[in-house]
Amino acid sequence: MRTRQAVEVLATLGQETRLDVFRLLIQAGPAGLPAGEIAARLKIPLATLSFHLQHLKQARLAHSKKRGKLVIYSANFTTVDCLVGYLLHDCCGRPRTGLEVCGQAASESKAGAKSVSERADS
Amino acid sequence: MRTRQAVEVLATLGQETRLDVFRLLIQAGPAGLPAGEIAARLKIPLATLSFHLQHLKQARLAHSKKRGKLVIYSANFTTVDCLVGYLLHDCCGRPRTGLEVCGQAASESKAGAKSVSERADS
DNA sequence: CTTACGATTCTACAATACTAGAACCATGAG
DNA sequence: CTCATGGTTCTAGTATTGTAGAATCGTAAG
Repeated sequence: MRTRQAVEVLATLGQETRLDVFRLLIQAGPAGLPAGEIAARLKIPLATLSFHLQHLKQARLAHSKKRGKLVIYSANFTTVDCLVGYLLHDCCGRPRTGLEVCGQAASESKAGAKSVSERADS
Repeated sequence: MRTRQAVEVLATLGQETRLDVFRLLIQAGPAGLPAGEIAARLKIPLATLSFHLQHLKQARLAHSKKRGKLVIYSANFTTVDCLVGYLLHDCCGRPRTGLEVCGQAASESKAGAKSVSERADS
């Protein structure tokens, strides 16, 4: 994960309503939740929720699929793993353990490895 | 770390200038850097930098000490560890590994343990 | 004491983000 | 086709945040 994307993900989660939504989606697991259900549980207007859901999608923290007339949202855990990887290694120089689960799923999968930290810029 | 604090830390790092400052402080290590030096390296006005440094301090991501007429800032790595812990465990339900380095240093050290995840709220 | 310099605070402006009602668009049921 | 329902987009108002010049404060040297 590059710094630019990390900023986006951090800013997205650095907002109370959005973090609430995200946590709810995490709790819901892979099955996800329809938008209306999220709005009901968190007691926020659908319009407001929709605004935040687009944000979460943009940051690849959530994705949606349609089922009938419902739009089911689910959390993208991989992006959090990538963010954690960025925070520990690229940003802060901690050695990688090899247990990281990031990689392709939430990156643009351009050039492959790029082993250790030192400039994970722009 | 509680959700409230996590939001603050996430929002603080979710701003390009501030993340740049923080990364520079991390690179500088425990010795830290005087404010003027940071401003010079990042090419931002001192007033703007000061604004962001107060933010970083408020979120416990940095702290300052005076040496003569200089104010030396250094990064607080522990807070990042706590944030990572929150993201993985409290927020997202991953099992704790026992390798976490969070704990007292960057928390208000109120009541002690509170072992596993499940509601790390407000 | 006076001056120089590093840093913070004051202030104001610009930009961005959050909220939510209202209008609108899809989909499935009748 | 028409209607009801779930969701998004439009729109606008409010609040918050980021930027940076100018004024100010604090420390150390002359």
